[in-house]
Amino acid sequence: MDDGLNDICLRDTSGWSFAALPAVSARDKIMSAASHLFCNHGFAATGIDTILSRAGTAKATLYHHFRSKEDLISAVLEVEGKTWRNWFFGRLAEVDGPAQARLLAVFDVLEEWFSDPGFYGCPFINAVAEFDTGNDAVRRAADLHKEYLITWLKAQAMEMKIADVTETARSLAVLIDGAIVAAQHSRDPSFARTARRLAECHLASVQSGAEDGRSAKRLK
Amino acid sequence: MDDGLNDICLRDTSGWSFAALPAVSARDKIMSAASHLFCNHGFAATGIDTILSRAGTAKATLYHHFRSKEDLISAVLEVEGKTWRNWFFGRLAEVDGPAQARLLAVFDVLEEWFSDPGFYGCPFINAVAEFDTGNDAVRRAADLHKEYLITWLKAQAMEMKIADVTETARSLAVLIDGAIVAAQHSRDPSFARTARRLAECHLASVQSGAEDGRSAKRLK
DNA sequence: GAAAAATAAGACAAATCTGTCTTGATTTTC
DNA sequence: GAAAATCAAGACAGATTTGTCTTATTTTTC
Repeated sequence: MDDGLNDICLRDTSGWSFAALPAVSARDKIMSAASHLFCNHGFAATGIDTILSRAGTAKATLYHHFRSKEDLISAVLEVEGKTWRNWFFGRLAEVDGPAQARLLAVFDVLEEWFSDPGFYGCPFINAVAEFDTGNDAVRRAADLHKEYLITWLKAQAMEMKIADVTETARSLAVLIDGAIVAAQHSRDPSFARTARRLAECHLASVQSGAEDGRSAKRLK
Repeated sequence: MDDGLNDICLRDTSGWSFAALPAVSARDKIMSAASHLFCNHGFAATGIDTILSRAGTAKATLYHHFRSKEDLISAVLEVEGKTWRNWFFGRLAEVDGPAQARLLAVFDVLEEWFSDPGFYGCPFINAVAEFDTGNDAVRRAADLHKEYLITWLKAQAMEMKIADVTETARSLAVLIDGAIVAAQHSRDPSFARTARRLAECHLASVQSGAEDGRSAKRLK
């Protein structure tokens, strides 16, 4: 599943002085600049020349590494997704305790994400919103990203011995998407906590159902 | 609040023959074409010439009615929002019964919306995703739209005598946003029902809490 | 019917877009 | 050290972008 040795660090490089950093390839500079600009100002609105200017590289270099702008967009989405998932699932792996604690911690980690001053929403939600019917590669990338998430959610739900793991995974996915969009629009990270309470409510309900009324109010 | 006499019908006009329809102004044709193209193919990706070609109008006419493309985008968002809210709240007004039934019916109406073959997500979510920091007018339009929704949700919650109406409105807003995004990505309208079950769970929990444990399981 | 507004058609400008190509310098690799 | 890959700088092409302007026709209004 994790196929990456050549991950790229996509942190913001506004300050921009690569003098000290050793051996940052032109390709990496292009990817970093493209990520920042695409995610902050939109894919169609960001021109190749703007990316080159920010990256400080030549145009021929960009077209040496990427066949087209579409190709660059796909590459950026792939790396953005991989970087984000590494961070997200990594943070969740630190949570010890039962699967339920890990599932609820999802929303605490989301709140961390929302609280980043440079938070710009989910690149995949934004990309699908922008291209919709227009770009299949983008949709496929978004589907894949969501599938990784759903798979993880289902695994936790199974560990909790929830009867309908699909229903729980779908519910949590709705809560995650809703929290992301609400936080992006309002710039209020606390929507993660709102979503968390809804998740607690759902998990309590499906657990009490499965355990046949034995201990109806575990969470509260 | 409802200031509109000059609402425009924004239904899809793919077939396109205005011969029979009486007195459709050029402005309306432009608005209709722009709505369809902006919402389906993105705002930046849709050019003025494409809109004119679809509308069958002259360029001078467009710039006679709208100062710029940004101005046209704002006008489209305003009308899209107004049309949608008229439809949405109109459908909900048909629901008789207590406020709780109306709140849950939100998700049935959403499922209707998602089931439209031409469903392209929420124009405001899509627009903010595309422009993010780049366009204040778009953000303000999205904020206003969401405010209308929140106000309605709070009114229903108050009628239910829920203690913390803000918390309930925020929760339902997260569920609505999440359902929209999940349905848009998966093209599966049944995410509305997933969100509905989460809403039922939330309402049951805040109601049983308010009524001091008297009847804990009203909904189920 | 006359004045005023709305519209069509399209030329035009100035900027911007993606992508190609050339030339020469630098870096890496073996 | 030589061969190969990578990169910078930028000219260039061809298409497209938004927006202005002109001229003439149609529609509305009074």
